[in-house]
Amino acid sequence: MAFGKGNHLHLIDGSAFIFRAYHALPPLTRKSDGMPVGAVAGFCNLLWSELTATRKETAPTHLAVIFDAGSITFRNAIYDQYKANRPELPEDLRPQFIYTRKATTAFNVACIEQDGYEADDIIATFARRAREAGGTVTIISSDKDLMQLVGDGVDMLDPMKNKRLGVDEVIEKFGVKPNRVVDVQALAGDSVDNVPGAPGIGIKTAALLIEEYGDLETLLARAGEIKQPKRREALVDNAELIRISKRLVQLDDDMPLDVSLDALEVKPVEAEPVMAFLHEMEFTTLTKRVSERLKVAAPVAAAVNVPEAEDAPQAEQLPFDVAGYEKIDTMAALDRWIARITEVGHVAVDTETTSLNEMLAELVGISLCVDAGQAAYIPLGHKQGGGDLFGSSELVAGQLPLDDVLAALKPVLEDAAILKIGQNMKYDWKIFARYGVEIAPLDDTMLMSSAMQAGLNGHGMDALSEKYLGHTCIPIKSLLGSGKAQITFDRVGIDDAVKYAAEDADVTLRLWQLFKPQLHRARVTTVYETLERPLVPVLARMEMAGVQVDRDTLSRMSNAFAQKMAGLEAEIQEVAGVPFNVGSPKQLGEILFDKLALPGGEKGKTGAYATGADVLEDLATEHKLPGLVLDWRQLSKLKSTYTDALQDHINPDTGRVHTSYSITGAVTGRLASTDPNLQNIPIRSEEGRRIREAFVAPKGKVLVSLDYSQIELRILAHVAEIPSLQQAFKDGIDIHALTASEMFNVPLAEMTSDIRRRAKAINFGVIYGISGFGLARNLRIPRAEAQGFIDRYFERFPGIKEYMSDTVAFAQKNGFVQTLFGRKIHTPEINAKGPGAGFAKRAAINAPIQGTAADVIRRAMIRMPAAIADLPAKMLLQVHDELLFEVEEAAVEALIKVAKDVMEGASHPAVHLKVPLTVEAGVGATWAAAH
DNA sequence: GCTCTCACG
DNA sequence: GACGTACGTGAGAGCA
Repeated sequence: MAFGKGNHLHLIDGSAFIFRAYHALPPLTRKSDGMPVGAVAGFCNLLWSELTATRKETAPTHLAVIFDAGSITFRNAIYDQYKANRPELPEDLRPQFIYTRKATTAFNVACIEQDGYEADDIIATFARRAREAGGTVTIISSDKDLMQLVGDGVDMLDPMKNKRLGVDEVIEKFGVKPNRVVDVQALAGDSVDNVPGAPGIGIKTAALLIEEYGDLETLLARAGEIKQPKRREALVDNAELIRISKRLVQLDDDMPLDVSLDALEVKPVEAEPVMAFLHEMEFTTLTKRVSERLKVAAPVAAAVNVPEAEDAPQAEQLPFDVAGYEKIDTMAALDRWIARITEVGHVAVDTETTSLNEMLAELVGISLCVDAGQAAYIPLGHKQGGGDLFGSSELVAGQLPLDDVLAALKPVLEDAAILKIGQNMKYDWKIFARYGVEIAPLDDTMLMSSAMQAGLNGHGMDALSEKYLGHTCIPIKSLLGSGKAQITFDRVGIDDAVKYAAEDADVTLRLWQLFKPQLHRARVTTVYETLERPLVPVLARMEMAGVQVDRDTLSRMSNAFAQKMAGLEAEIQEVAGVPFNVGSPKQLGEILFDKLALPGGEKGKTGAYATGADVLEDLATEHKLPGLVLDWRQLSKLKSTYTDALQDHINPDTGRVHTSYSITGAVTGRLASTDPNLQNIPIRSEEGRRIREAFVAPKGKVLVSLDYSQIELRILAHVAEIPSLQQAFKDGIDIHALTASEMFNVPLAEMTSDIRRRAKAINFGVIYGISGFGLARNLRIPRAEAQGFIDRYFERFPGIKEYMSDTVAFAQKNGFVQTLFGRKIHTPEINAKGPGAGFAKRAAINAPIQGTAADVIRRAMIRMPAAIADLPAKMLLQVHDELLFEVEEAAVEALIKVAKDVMEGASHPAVHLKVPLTVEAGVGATWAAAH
């Protein structure tokens, strides 16, 4: 029988059900594998109570659950900022969406969604059709956006309050009848959905205006008549925006929808599928309830297999066997592999090259793995030699031509439908990029491990293989040897190379299979997907860009340092009375404390005297020698580490210095820079700072440095909830002076630099997990005095102490701490006895602050390439709270504006800090000048 | 390969 | 009551 008069249609707003269920319930997980199921459970309960509700007068004859298919709809084409403010989905919610669909089907209810349209549009369309056919409609939702549909046979039902919403309730809410609701919404806008509306006009005013003028178009046409100047301007100036807003809130009740009303007829719940689903979800209570109602036996709960440790389960292992490894030396074999990769949709990839330096390395071979235990190696650049000192430049016969293989693999490596899996993918990404291939999309087992296990273990492949697969990888040294006799991979015999390289791909694939489901369980999917993985191409491009370093400047400095050092050395020998190696702390200690018998010599664990800068500074008042050594040391450091070593890092092809950033180098989430380290180029001393003059921009370009001001202290003010510090940051007040003023009761106007310096030391101390001893040493004051400062600080800012003890307690309970963005840093030593616990406590206090700052700049970096794509500018370096750009002179201002916005807004929309983040800009021909 | 020292945030 | 402490890194030089 066709839908018509006497029929009653119930439309359930599925997405609203899900969110409601998610927020109403604790984060339940499925016992057997830890999959989050809280929202699914709540959804099923809501759905079940709808199905069994006893509202006789409105019992449905037809029923459907309507879902949102995705986040992009036709409204995004009308207004690209639509719903742009939406916070990111909780990571344990997204994977549950699919199960809410399955649940709906299992309960034998029609499950409807359509790409490009919101659930609300589908509801509007069904409602209109049902009315036209002569039936009535109840929308199960309390969403105000659906209220425009109410009236004339359509009503709403708030499922939580079990309250009917009719025309009267809509008028109560919007001040107008349902048919004018969209006009009011268009004027008032909606901050949640980011519908602009008219500024300064809310629902009340909007309703008043619509009441007076009848409808929106009339109102806009006669806006000039409005007496209140502000309202008049708001409407006149924003007429177009208001019209756009109306198109955003107006539901489409005539969208293409090829499901007939008849298909929605209520069907009895069938026991078998629903019991199977509930059993699969392991919902014991609901299973029981449903089985009782349907008068069927509940399935017996199978013994669930709970893994031992949430974070480190052991996978069932297939043995490693070289018999499963294949050499690819024909195009036919390669084509077979490509077919298999395309069929499965993912592949583990690894490259073998001649060097660890990606900018110099040449491709020697590629390994692939699709199914655990079966991997292949494509030798491409193996050469004769080994025994021969020089080897031969001739390729070993039987290898496929590099160009042919790359041409065949490029479509696979760049195919959006094929996931490329690697261990430390940034390396392989750069290698392939140099051969014209840009890998995407990708997964990286090293980054997965880091997201889950930061602070617990390393993330190198050999360590991961041992830990998770119980398999010891073939050591690379067994192929290359070590020391002087070390060879490069292109000199390794192909048979050995196959075993080694194929194993790498095999291990990587197995790790990926193991890690993928664990990410969810450890609640770090969002961290991995938004803070780790997207960094790979961003950093790869920065590293490949490099920074121009002027060799002559460095070389001149080296010479000057060498001369000065020679002079100092002679003077030191003379003062010491004996010749000795100034660079040897051991010899220096013996001279200072034995020969010259200076006071305070302390021997460390190894029995050597400590001769660090702090010790020598204290001794400088006693004798001439320590001061001279300090001067010599400074020059020696500058020369060896910077002016000499940097020259060796200038790439002969590009003339630039290409560092390598380690994404997993620091447990807190900071990057680390190696080969060379460009994150510790001198700046604090005047002499050292000049080294930055060697970092230059090419002709016609300049360097722009953008750095976050006091980012860690701002984050501290936010997380520890210190209102006075938050306000100070909002007002742009000197934060150290303010701290000093609060602590020592000195008015800001009378602040001295010494008092401010002490407050600054305390502020930093807090970030590091302050101790009386540490502060005393830093400020060179008695320990009791330092402790007094700290006590007073905690008195003035009680939130800080609370933050510190809460953080330590959290770490002790959970074994990790978290950043505001959810990054986990494990603290395995936190419950240890002895001094280790002290270290762990301070690290636990520091990690959320340092880590959150690291997350913020990561987010900025990830968004930066798209933001500056139209500018002649490149992001070159990151130094923890600073980004360095190279930009054409004409575009400096444009770059600063865009990049500054990205950096200052980097926490949004995931986190809304209670303090502003501010970024300071510097421009110059050299890095020194850009500061 | 380990230790010390020192450069940075 | 002593222990030993500011947090996070990487690199060069000396020394065994």
